[in-house]
Amino acid sequence: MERNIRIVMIEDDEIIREGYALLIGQADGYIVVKSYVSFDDAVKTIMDDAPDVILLDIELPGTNGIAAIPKLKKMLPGAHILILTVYESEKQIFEALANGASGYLTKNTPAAKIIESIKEVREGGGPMSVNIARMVIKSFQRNQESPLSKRETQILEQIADGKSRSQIAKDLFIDLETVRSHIKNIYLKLDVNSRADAIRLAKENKLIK
Amino acid sequence: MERNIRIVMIEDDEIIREGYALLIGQADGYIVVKSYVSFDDAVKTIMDDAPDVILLDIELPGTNGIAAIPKLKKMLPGAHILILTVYESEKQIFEALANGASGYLTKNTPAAKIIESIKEVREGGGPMSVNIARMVIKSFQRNQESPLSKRETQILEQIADGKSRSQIAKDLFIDLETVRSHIKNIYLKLDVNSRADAIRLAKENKLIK
DNA sequence: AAATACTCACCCTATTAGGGTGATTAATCC
DNA sequence: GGATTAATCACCCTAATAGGGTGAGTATTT
Repeated sequence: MERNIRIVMIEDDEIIREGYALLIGQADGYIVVKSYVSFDDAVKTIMDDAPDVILLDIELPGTNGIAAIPKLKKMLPGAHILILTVYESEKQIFEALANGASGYLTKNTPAAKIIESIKEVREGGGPMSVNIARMVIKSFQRNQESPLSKRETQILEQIADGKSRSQIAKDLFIDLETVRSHIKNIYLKLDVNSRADAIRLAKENKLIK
Repeated sequence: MERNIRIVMIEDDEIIREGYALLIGQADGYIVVKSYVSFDDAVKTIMDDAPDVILLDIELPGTNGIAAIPKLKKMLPGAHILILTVYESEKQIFEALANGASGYLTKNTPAAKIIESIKEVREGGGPMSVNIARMVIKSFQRNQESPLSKRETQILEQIADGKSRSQIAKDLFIDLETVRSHIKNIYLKLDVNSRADAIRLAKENKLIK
């Protein structure tokens, strides 16, 4: 028989915390080892809980969830962190993932879906709520109506990689003056006059990655 | 009563094509309007099919799936494109999403899950197979053991945004010489001696976004 | 006590960036 | 078939930039 999956919750709202803990604990093979109201509260003893999965809220008293992620990863490198929050701002989602979260669920998620997500994350998946997945996929999508030509886009991407004109010329097997010419056209089209402005504008409008 | 969801498949393998078409077509509210063996084959008449969702394979004779995406989006701006393929290479996944795919499923996906994904994508979701979601989430994660300090990371990110030393100094309210000092330390730690190399290495190792 | 992080200072020079103006060829679009 | 766009290259100019060297103070963390 397999070992139970050990789960720890960090969530300040008592009703949500106890409610989810109860429902998840009832599932076969899942055990909610402990629940904490904050990271600062959890930090003392969470290592003894030996969790496989940590359900983490973002809006917490004291250390917030985003900041807690790298600390938890350091203390428990093997544990998977699943964000469970009402917050859906792009910035928070991407920061949470950048910091090491393995999944991101919003709080309207039914317990059954959370249980499934815990299983999924243990199998190397990346569970996300439907709306989160949409935002994540959207973040990859480029603008289909770019004013820049293919060559110009390519050169602007190399500029964003920090390359100098001469490096770009060498890498693309074209003359330095040609590169200059392209850059001038890029600046003209984007109505800017510096690398920084061109990159900022191009990223804002998803013209480059 | 609601209108049926109109689906078009582009898939060169006859068995997969006909099999999925049959199973999806049996579902209530879903109709597989037409199936094509390639994009080049589909391009002539697909606009008359008025699909809501296009199930698109990547490995196709003639125009491959990745290249077909922007063309399809241009012809049918309202249609959602779902990639359905055996390919799981990072590059292909990210290129497909960059080109405008709304979801990415691997071919072991059961028909029921595909039907669910079609519904999901119609509701603004971003359906992905478990392993795809993992790769996508992983692509956001930063290296937790960066040799760079916070300030150094911040400055390197600004360099990657194309800013000059003096611009960075102004934006961070520190002296130009301090910026220089940080950059020197960054180069020392990363063992490089140019912006381009620093950015490349930092991105390769996920030290910056 | 030692190491790291963050700050600033002054030496130096080759390279770079950006502006201006113009030209050729090829492809694509009405 | 005339016009626009893309891609290539040329030569004018100057202020700013990048990168290397070397050193040093303060504060925080270990």
